[in-house]
Amino acid sequence: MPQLDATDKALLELLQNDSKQTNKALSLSLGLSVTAVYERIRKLEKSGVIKGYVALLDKKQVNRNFVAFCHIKLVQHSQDYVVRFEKQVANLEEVLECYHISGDYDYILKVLVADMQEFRTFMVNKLTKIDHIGSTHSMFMINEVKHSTKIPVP
Amino acid sequence: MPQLDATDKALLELLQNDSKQTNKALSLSLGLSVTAVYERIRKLEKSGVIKGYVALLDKKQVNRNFVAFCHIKLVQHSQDYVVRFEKQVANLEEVLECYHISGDYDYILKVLVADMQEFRTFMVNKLTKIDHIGSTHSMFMINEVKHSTKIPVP
DNA sequence: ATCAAATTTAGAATATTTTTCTATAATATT
DNA sequence: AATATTATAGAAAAATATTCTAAATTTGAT
Repeated sequence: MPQLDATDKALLELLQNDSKQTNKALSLSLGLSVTAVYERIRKLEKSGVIKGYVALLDKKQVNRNFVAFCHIKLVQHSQDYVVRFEKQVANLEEVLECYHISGDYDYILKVLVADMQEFRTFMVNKLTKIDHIGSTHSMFMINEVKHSTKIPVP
Repeated sequence: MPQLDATDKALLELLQNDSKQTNKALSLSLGLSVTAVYERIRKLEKSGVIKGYVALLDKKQVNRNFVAFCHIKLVQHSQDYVVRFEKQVANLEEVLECYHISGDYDYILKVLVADMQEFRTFMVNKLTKIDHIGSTHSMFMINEVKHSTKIPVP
């Protein structure tokens, strides 16, 4: 694990806000030369601190504005069952996030589709076709208050 | 709302996977000229389909690997209370996502901190300091099965 | 504290990429 | 079918990323 100094942290914050800034712009923000910025970024990429760069889309504009949170309980919790379940869930493109969690349910999923009809189709044809699911409980997004990909760097 | 053809959709998928690809690389993938790719991207940016470009970090490497999901119920639901609550929550950097949802609770939050100690500090000093919170219920991530920012384009 | 090694930085040179420009081709409109 | 609009390609120009060299700074050991 690499040691991040204050400049690295500032740089990570800038790149998490906008990764399309030029190194010159970054160098001005940070008070460094272009090469210094370039080398720092390279290091952060190589060490895996920066996982990658992506474009973020507007859900509404691509007609995927229906968000559901599905809680799932498995019928059994043997290694095999868990591994198989997780693989199958990860393969569903509608499932953007899946976490194994503590509490009454085993998993929480964030599912993205166009509307309730599509969600129904997803449940019937995809999710509940997965083996070893005991029970599910879904909640639906009424409004998105905040959605950020920006991890605060300590 | 702009009409997206198959090429736009393919382009959006490519850019959601890796926004650092050059236009030449994209043009090869799509079988177009560099200029055609350039103009399409410009259009997608201007119309707001592409909201922006960001660097994605590795939670573990920046010591923010503790994820909590907090369900929150408000004591009242008047316009004023809701607006104030949402503003205050959105200002907390530990809260990466916040959704108003259907069901037993009003909101679900995704909170990112270093560890349980920090989570406790967050709850005591920040979250529960927010007005009008009735009750909360937290679940903790045991394992991240999937976490993608990629919206499937229909 | 002092020295040597390693790392970081800056500025210039080079390579690559983005952006603009012009002309042509495809698509839509009447 | 004729015209206007939009999309595309290729070349030229501008901007940017990357490499290189050398100087400066930091680090670690003595």
